[in-house]
Amino acid sequence: MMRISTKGRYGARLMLELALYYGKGPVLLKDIAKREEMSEGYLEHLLPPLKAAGLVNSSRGAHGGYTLAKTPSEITLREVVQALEGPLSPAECVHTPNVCQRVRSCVTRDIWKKLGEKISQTLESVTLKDMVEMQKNKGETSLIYNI
Amino acid sequence: MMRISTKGRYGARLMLELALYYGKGPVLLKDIAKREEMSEGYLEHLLPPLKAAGLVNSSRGAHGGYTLAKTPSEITLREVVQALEGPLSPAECVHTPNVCQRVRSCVTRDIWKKLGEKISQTLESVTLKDMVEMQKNKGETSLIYNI
DNA sequence: ATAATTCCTATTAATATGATAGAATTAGTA
DNA sequence: TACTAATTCTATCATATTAATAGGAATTAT
Repeated sequence: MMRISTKGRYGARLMLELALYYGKGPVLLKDIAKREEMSEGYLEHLLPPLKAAGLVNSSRGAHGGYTLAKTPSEITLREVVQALEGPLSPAECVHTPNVCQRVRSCVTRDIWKKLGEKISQTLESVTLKDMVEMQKNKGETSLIYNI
Repeated sequence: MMRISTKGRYGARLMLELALYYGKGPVLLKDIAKREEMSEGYLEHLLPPLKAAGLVNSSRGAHGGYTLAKTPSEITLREVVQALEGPLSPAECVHTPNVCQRVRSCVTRDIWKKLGEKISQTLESVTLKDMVEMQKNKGETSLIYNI
């Protein structure tokens, strides 16, 4: 149904949390899970791909936890989503042409390809730093609303 | 995995076929299935939603078949995909806010919403007429290649 | 009547998604 | 050294979605 799965969605929130605590030492998965109301066990599965993509560092043992591997302004949402969801193209034939014989003559494939590029661009234009700022603005306006 | 399912993808090809034969009387599902190498039985399931969306007309019985309900230039790819896949937003919380309590404060939701709008715009900008023209250009260039 | 076609409903198979559990490993600290 | 807090690894399961198949009912032109 053209959805980003919970992998990508939870992953984005996980990375935002890490960005919010950037520079303050390792963050516990347990705490992120609690604050964001996500299953800790499920979040666990997201870390290996994020580490493999060079977005997250981890330290084990007591006082361990997770930290961003780069500054928030250096990490785009595209990297995060792609690390977790794989290629962003909306049809397999776009990134794996040999799944279909019709590739050369297929008009719809050309369109799916363009669409995938748009999606990529859109996600690429958002960094974790942007998201942190959005979060801070939200905090303020939601205070105003609450008066 | 952020894919358009076969519903939407097959549906796009089905509609392109109908556009290619626009004005030449009803087209048989059997023929479309054969030309496009798609399961006729599966295609059958795509017609009810396309009819409900006012994109396709059908006539039953001998010499029946399917025709576009509007001219190819009046039908956008967004209409087709949306009729088959439902809302194009990449997360459910975008179009059904009450699935999540965090909606008001959620930064990622704002981003998914923007992304969904981009996807919609991109698909909206392509009509069946455009696709027919793309197809014709393909035919020519592929002839050249084949010499 | 008959043949050709859409239409409808049920069922199944395959795949992807989401979640849980438990043991193994690592590192700090008393 | 022993203890504790944390990540890491692997296996498993439940559920939902997607894709496909099948059979028959209804409709229409000839």
